[in-house]
Amino acid sequence: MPNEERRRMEGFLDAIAAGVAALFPELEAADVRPLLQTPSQPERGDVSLPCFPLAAKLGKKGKQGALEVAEAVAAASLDGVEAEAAGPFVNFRIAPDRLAEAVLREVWQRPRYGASDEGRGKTVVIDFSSPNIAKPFHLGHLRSTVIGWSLGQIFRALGYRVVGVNHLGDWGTQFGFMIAAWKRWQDEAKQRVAQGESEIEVFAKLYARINSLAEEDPAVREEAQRWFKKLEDADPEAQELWTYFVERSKREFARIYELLGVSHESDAGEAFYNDKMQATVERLRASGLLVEGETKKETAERKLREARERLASAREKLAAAEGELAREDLSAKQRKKLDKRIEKLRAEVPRLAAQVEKLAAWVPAEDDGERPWGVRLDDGRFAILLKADGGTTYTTRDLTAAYYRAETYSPEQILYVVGSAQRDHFEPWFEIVRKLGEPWAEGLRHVGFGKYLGMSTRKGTAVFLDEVLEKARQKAREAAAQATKKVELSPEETERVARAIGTGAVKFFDLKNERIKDIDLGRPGGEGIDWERLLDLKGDTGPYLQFAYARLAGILRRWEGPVSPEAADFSLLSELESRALLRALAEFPARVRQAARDYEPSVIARYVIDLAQKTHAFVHHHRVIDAEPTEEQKAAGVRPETLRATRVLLVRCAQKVIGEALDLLGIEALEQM
RNA sequence: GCCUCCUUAGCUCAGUUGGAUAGAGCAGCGGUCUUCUAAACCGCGGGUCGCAGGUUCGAAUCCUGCAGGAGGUACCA
Repeated sequence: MPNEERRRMEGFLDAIAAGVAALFPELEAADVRPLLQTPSQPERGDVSLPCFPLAAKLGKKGKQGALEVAEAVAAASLDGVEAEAAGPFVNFRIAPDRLAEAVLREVWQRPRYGASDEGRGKTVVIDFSSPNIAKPFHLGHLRSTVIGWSLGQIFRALGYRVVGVNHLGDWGTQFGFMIAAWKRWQDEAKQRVAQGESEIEVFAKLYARINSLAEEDPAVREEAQRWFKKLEDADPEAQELWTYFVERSKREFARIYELLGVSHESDAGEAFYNDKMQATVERLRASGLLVEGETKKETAERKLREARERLASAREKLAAAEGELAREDLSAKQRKKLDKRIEKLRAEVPRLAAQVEKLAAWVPAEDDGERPWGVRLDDGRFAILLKADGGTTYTTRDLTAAYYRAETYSPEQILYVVGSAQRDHFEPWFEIVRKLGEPWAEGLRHVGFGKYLGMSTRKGTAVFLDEVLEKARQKAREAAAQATKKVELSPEETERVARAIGTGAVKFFDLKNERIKDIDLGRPGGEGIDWERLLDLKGDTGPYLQFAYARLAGILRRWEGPVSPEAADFSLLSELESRALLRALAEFPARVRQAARDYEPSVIARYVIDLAQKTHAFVHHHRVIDAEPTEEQKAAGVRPETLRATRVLLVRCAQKVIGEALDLLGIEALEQM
């Protein structure tokens, strides 16, 4: 039975569930199985079962019922499992050698312990990284890249076919600006490149420069728009420059992906869909969903009206609050609260007033009568798909890309690993796909993530990836020089390892927390970036994990005997540290599934930290290749070779799982460091 | 104004989807390297789980309200 081989650890849980269910005719194993959990305190045992829900199913009420059920369950006899009632809970303890054997045999036998075939025959498309051409790769892009890659690895492990797509930002008005900038300053730009500055940096500076120029001079903006129009009309010069920007940017991205160990199956960017947009528009038209929206003037007037209403309401509230404050019968607490409220409103009113003024200035004098086309959403919002000038929008392009991906890859899911700020961009067109009745609409997922705080392009505190990786490598080099070393590495190896550690530190920092959370790199009270936090090498970090792996590798290098379950005596793994490590190992497959279900690499990240902690604790407390049996063990006839072979097996299994988990995170495991 | 998300130790964060005495790392203090890598290990201190109600045998977890913070809010991607 291959299934039995595959799920030995889970076999215990199934057996416990079956054993418990067998005590009550009303229950089936499936009623019990989901209730089994890991006890909060390890001393309580390996598996625990709260009896309240069971009691409820059996028609017994309250705590008394739960106590009765717990008593009854504890009396059940299960092979290799001890049961003990603890109030309304039952704790199960698996015989130490059974637990060790089940876990280690499974880890040992399976090519990849965390892998499964539940995704066989299914495809997941993951849109990730997706940087913009002619803009440097900064920390913001790193998140999408690292999270997306990790999700891909996780789905691959579960047997899915994964199609990673780099939806490059290689189309749009930005190219009009780039071309305009190039036409102006190409001599200077070429010179800088000749002097060794990276092309993408030069591009980025040109882009920033032309943009600030356009802020002041509307003519520049029009010039850029003309260039983009030329590009759309296949003007040879515009096309040549576009190709140049795209090619050079791609070359730069390739270098970065190489550095990060990341790749895509497809790099069909925005421009790829240029000739496919019309079909989307036709499809929408045919569906009858496409309706006319407001003219620019109507929109501007509506926004102005809304802003005025907000201003009026804020003023009213302010007046009311001030009136309230004049009353005599207020407690100090109420007064303080009101003061705070008034303070806020006083700040709010001028802000709103300024907004009203700004909006008023934006209202066009004439209504051109041109209307965009779009879809009215369920909540009343309007998603524009065709601009008043006939152009398409980002939404149209994403819709087109989604159809292409659905038709080309027949995916079960399409994931968009894009910042949370764009949520309101994805949800509307997901809804449109549903309205169109496409069966694959349910597989569309926006996998959002928080942003890095404490840096901004405007303030010039934006951080480029190269800079971060270089700093990280430097830090790793310094740490290596200081650390207590017991391995000799050549200068080349030292350098390679320093890079892997630096990259590992940066990636892990990005992956370790829930993806939705923002990452604040600002210093507590001041300006600038807190590098120490990002580049830390101690504690919950990538290097900590890499070190755990390397430490085990070091032990295994020195072992000359066999590594196999046949050489082991599983009853020798009963120490606290061994059992903790075994239990951690047993969790891995479930964690991988959880990570996929929630699209959360952080589940793996936190798991492997826990595993590494238990690994470090084990090797710190117990010798492996020169282990000696205790007096007690000697008396029982335990030979040193057996003890050593047993621990070597445990070490090998721990190393394997740490390695697999690191692979799922996209972090390189190191044999030596 | 409306919508979405966040709030747990001094700091950064977990918390097995409603279970038992809420856990890690950093920072602080004190111990461990003649023994397989001390980038490690062991110990100590540190909590009104933002506030107030509600549901439940049981709430950090679910519901409602409030406060604070982040983001979005019609033709930029």
